[in-house]
Amino acid sequence: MISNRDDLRRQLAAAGIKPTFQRTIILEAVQGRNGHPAVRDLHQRLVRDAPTLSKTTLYSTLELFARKGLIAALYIDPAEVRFDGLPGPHHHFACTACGRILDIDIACATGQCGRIHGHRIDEVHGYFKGLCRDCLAAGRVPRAPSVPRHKSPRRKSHA
Amino acid sequence: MISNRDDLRRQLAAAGIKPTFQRTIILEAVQGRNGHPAVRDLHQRLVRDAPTLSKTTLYSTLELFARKGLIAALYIDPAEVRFDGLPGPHHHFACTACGRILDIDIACATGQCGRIHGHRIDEVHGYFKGLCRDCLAAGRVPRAPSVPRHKSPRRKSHA
DNA sequence: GTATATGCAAAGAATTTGCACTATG
DNA sequence: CATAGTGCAAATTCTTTGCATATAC
Repeated sequence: MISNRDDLRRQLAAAGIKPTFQRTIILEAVQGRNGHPAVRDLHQRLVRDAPTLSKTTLYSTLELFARKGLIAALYIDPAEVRFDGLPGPHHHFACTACGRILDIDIACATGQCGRIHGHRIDEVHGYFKGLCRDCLAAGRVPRAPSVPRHKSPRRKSHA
Repeated sequence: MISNRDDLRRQLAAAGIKPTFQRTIILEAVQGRNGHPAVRDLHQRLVRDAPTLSKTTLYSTLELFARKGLIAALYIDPAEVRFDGLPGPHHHFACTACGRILDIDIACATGQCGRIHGHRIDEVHGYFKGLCRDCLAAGRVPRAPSVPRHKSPRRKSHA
């Protein structure tokens, strides 16, 4: 909580982004170590501070942040995009019992090299699935059997 | 093409799945090395053999196959689930220019261990993003800037 | 004042669900 | 006939798009 709003506004300005009130609190929410929120989560959390905040603004702002490298979008949960305040390259762990997505402070060495089989590597994405420490201890079991599903998109999307 | 329909039916039976005509041709299509098809691709391709084949059947069948371990679902493309005939654990490469998803015959050593930070690892997922060899040679550039998007889902989905 | 940001409402699309029909033994 | 598989149609909901309004420099 030391990093106040002014700090965030500075971050935005440094990225060439006009630091509006909405953008400031959105960045704050994604960077705050509150897991890896989806748009739905962010909206629920932020309407308290900004009652008129729309999902449209959330979508466009988060896309902007991702494009500028301030945050990263995670496609681990097939049901919705999750966002990551990313300090640097790292992996993730998705618990099939509690549904949380945790940061894993390792980066696969394999991906470090800039080229594999002749392909130029720009991004490395890695995540694990299983039961987190807490759920193991509590004896919880996976909810949905590890059978993936997706959601419904649009036309663009190619990333 | 050597592995005929009887072979596929045997695979299905071995997995405890009743080998209907639809299931047979669906498995054939996913295993056939035609990239990593989405439901849309499979439907377009298979209606030629089975004009009444519905997307509903595709969805339920693919989920069944994934649950039984015959195939794997890939969530790399935020716009739609892709399916993989999977021979074993491997990574993937998504080209941001041509949109193809290629198999990468490596498996991150980090993920092999059954436990990380106390979490039990059941699945390891890794993929790279960049420009594939062909697109590099052809001088093609990324389509959408590496800004992710998703699609629209349902309520379940937790895997 | 002009460009940019925000937001409401409506559209778009992958995926799911309900139910009726068909096939199999 | 009873069980399981298939498919049409309707529903669901994330994400996008089109303006209209509000804000910022």
